Amino acid sequence: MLKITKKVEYALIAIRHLQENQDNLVPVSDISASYGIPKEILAKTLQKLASSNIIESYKGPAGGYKITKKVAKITLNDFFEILEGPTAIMDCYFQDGCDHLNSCNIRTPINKINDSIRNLFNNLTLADISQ
Amino acid sequence: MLKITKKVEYALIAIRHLQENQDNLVPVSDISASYGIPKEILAKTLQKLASSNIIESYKGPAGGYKITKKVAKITLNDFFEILEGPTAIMDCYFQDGCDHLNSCNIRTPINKINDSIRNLFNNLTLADISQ
DNA sequence: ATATATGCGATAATAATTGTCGTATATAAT
DNA sequence: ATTATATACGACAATTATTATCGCATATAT
Repeated sequence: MLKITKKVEYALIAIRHLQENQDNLVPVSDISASYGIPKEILAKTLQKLASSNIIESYKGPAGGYKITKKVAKITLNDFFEILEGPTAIMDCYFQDGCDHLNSCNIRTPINKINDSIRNLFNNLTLADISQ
Repeated sequence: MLKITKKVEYALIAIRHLQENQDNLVPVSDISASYGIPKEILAKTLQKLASSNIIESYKGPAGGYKITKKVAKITLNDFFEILEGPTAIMDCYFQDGCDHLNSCNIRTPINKINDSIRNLFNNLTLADISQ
């Protein structure tokens, strides 16, 4: 439990790679080959990051991805939520419709813990991944 | 991602219930009925907590579980690790044998983040669940 | 034109989680 | 002694989430 997904892992590796190659356009195939990441899944992940303007994409030969200037200011929480939706150790933090809600006796402490985790991720940026 | 499991959720609910009923022996069926938790899965979870001396078990009619005095001093991290093994957002924090290790470019920052999460859970105890 | 690259949806394969079943053992009460 | 109630424990089934693959479309540099 409490694991990050491969999708996020791959995305973090890619972000760091792009940060180290800011002067070049890097195609997906370069990154997937360098780190042994399945190409298609990485491609789709980077597409999502591009549509969120965290990276820029250029099509065609000699195309690829590059990071945007704002990338260093993106918090890990924002990054995670772009790829995986709301950060929550239990779904009831965001979602309603839990059958047990009326009898649930741990909602308040769970929410506090969740606040702490979100706070942790809100105080780290993608720049911290490159250190 | 970053979810706690139902097993842990059920265990936390049970611990809080037992804390609120410290004077009685509470059978599994009481807890499972009160919160709509499948009995067998809760039973096995409480057995694990009993074998770790976090709660005490008494067999036979009028038997059941009660918390031990040390329960308030058990950290959430210990609790999680009893039920789910090592707390780590990526397996490579504890395990070796990652194919990508030689080329991995995010190991250091991931480990720092993991330290932070473990630190968070090491500074909360089961007593904090009852507040 | 062609080769190379991203964009996107559908679906398959795998793994992890969650839940169920059966049986054994202990013990209080009758 | 017998019965009813409770924990102990292993094997297995069902469900869900994650991970990976496939096919086709679009853009563009050469």
